[in-house]
Amino acid sequence: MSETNVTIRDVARRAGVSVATVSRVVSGKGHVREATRARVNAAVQELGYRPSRMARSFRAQRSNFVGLLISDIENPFHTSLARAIEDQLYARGYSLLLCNTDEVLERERTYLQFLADERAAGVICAPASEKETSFHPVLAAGIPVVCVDRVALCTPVDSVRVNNVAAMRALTRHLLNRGHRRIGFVGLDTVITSGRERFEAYAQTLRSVGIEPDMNIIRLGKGVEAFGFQATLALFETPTPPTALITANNMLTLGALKALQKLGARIPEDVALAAFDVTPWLSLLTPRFVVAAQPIRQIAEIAVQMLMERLGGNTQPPREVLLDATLITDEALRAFGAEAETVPLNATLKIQRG
Amino acid sequence: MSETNVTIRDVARRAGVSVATVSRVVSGKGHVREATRARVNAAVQELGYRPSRMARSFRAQRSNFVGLLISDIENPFHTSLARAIEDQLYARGYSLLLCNTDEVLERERTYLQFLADERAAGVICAPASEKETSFHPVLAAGIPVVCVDRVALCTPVDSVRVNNVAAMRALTRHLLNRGHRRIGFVGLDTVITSGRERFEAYAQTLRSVGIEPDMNIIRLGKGVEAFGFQATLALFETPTPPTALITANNMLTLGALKALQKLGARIPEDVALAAFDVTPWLSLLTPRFVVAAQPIRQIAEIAVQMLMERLGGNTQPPREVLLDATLITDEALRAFGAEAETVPLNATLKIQRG
DNA sequence: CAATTCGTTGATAACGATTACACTTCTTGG
DNA sequence: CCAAGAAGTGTAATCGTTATCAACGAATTG
Repeated sequence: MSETNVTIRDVARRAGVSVATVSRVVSGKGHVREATRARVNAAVQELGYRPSRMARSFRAQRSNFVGLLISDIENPFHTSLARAIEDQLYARGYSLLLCNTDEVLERERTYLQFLADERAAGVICAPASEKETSFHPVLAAGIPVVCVDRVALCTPVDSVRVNNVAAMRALTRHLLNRGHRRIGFVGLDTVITSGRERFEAYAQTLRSVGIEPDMNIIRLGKGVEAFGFQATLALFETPTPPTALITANNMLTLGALKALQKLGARIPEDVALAAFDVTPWLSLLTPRFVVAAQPIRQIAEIAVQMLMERLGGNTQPPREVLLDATLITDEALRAFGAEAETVPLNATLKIQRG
Repeated sequence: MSETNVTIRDVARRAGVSVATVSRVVSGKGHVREATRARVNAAVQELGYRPSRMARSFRAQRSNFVGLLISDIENPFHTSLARAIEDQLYARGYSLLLCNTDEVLERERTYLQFLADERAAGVICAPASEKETSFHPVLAAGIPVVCVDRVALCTPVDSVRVNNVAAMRALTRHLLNRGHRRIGFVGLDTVITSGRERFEAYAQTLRSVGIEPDMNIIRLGKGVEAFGFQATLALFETPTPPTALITANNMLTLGALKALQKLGARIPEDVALAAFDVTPWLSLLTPRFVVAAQPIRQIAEIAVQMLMERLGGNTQPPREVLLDATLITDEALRAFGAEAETVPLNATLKIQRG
């Protein structure tokens, strides 16, 4: 029965054929006479033979793992992304190696080098820095890379992300339309693509209606709950606090909400809020605010699709895919499931890039 | 510089030594003259040589991956667990292969077989069924297994989990102490360890005060939001609905909260709630209720520790470790961060098992 | 009918590292 | 000063699989 250490040689001996023939039968390549095939299959059954994937990978100089580099799986956006990617990979016979970088370049570099040494099949990465992240080690090893959520400027590769500019413009306009002139911003560091794009869209939208962004009510930092909390508290300690607030990702939103709760500020009566990202618990909250929802499963699908095309030998120049976010108003959010009455933004862009 | 495909042979040629010597220098084993070592290191630098981890794994017949089998990474408990385990493994030079089973035995089996074929270094698993999950394929391949959160009865291995019985007894007693006699229960299927233990503790605690559990206000099923939602709605459609409710994990709690919101039931005024698991957003909610918090990082630490001991050659009989949950009252939860004023339960148990 | 192609199979060489073994050369204690 | 052990190094086997090549008989074709 299925004991350990049964190799192709054992099967060959049992079936009275050469290892080459067993390989042909098992891998289904090449011609083998029906009678021989049956003998080999019988031997495989009897011995409980299973080919060593490690030996196969070694022989092929390519493993079946795809490395996923994200800052932190505990960020719900990354959680959903990881889940969706894992599903996609599983369906294609690959498996997922989870790498949390915590936005630490050193750890990111270590993991990239590791994946190169390990001859990963591919890498899906949300780079910790647009400028400092280099995929050189993996690319030099011939491993394809796809960026998600962010891009790396030094080594251009395929990338998929949400149209941050359109989404943030919509969030900002939403607050402007409600009459707010003093809108605070708690965002991500601009070395991160999503941080830069979201902040710039916010600033540009304000300027487009004649408002100069005020650095007193803008805080950029790590996309974690603690920063969102502290930054929000700080914003409201200024002489002229904002009447509205924008948070640039779900962890920042979480921190901001806790800060506002601590300050006793009601949303939207005292402070209006517009936030990036959706979480399953949003509809349970008393505060009401607009959110921009990212098409996470679609990002995952396209990322994996692109990776597979590269593995299939595609050598076209890298593509950059932008997907639309969906604006969910506070009324829609109230509806159970938070998936009703969504408002699409503008059309999907696909930009060719040198 | 660091080109691809630089093998140990290239380094050997460059340094004018044999591959064995290069191996000795690079892996740091065996004696090499200082001058030779320097020459080899120079060649390594010049060529940008990095040993192929794949070849190493193949040679050693053991990879550096640890498979983590959980039902769904989107369950926040699993998310935190995965994160904590990844940290532990990273510190020890291993990496994490993420496997979502969705509680589907077929998918679990597929992954276990895959990990066996891949010669994983180890497996950490929350089995989808106490009775039907078999680690035979991995164990036969000599791969150590540690169970977390749940146990597998057919193939006993090391396991770590929270003391479900003590925690659920405390939750139930809490509601009883507040005068509730009719306490509903939305829990997990009893083929899952945590489902069975939590339900039994609930039932036993009720009986201990002379209350016979009423199946009309008990629902057991998949630990997902949708089930929590539907089950809760169903409970309150009965002729004599409960005055209090217990939910057995965080996804069920999420669903239950949405259901109660839909029903317009205030917590705790209309319905009291006691729940298993903590989530970061709990303190933002208007509803107030008690929760049992699991020591997730500790579970991860012990699980990885046990795995490492097995990898180190430990052949003692499997150990079963139970850790204490922490009861967090609604008042404590109000405090920011939800980590103040915790109430420890009873002492840690360690049970030897045949 | 000769020439070619195809189907079938086995022997063998990789893939890139580690390591047991053998063979020098040093040390060093007696 | 010699024997014995240690240090330093190379050769070759090995891990399990797949791919290349050659060999041979059967079938096809001009």
